[in-house]
Amino acid sequence: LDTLIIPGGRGIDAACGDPALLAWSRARSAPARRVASVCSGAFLLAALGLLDGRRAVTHWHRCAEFARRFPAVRLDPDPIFIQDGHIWTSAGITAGIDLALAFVEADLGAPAALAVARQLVVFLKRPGGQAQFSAALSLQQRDDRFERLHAWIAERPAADLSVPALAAFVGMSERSFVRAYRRATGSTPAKAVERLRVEAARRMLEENRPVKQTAAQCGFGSEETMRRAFLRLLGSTPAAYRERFAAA
DNA sequence: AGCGCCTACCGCCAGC
DNA sequence: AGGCTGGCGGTAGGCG
Repeated sequence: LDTLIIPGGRGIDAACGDPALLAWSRARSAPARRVASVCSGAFLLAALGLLDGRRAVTHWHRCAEFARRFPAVRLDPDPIFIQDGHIWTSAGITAGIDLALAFVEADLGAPAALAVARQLVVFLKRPGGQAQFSAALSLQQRDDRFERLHAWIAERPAADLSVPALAAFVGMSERSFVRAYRRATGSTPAKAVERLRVEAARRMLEENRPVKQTAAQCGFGSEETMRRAFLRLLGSTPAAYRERFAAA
């Protein structure tokens, strides 16, 4: 077995109390080159004792409970994912994508990971994320000049994120900003803003929030505008995306 | 279902 | 010269 991945979700608590499943997981994890969890899947790894003394992360919603139940684990609630030796843990569901990209990078190299990230229309290094998994991304952005800008955008997707506004934020003229941004990221400002807005909207829809509210809070002028952006980037409508990925 | 208008993008060029 | 900057305007494409 190469990589054992424990997913999280509703059944995780039952799984942690299932002796047969625990035994199976323990047996499978022993020879694995890599053991990983997504979201609350970290609870099962912790129940097996695999995380004792290691740094780990889980879904923010259950961090407090996790810390109480597993004091031997060095829980860090902040990062998108953490690697400690051959054990990897990741935060909420979409962090699993970041985790998978990290596997691709570890096995096949940064260029391959970047290519996959582009194909999936996600940032290889998620803006605002922790610095520790930056290895991959020295490629996506040769300089960290626009990192603060990305964090700023991600935090307020509903704000005025026009090119003049972005240029003002970084203190450059529009023309120079567009040119520098393109050189540094390979994307254009408006396209990047759209991607970040779609990413924010995806997270909200995964939490089962209404489409209308999501559109408004993520900076889309109307539901129709968000719908078009989703079709462009994801090939799916917001309602369909929510239907497929929202928690029950 | 279609379209007018606005914005983003980028080539061009003049200045530093 | 050679590079970088930033204003201007044409075009394409997306928003409403």
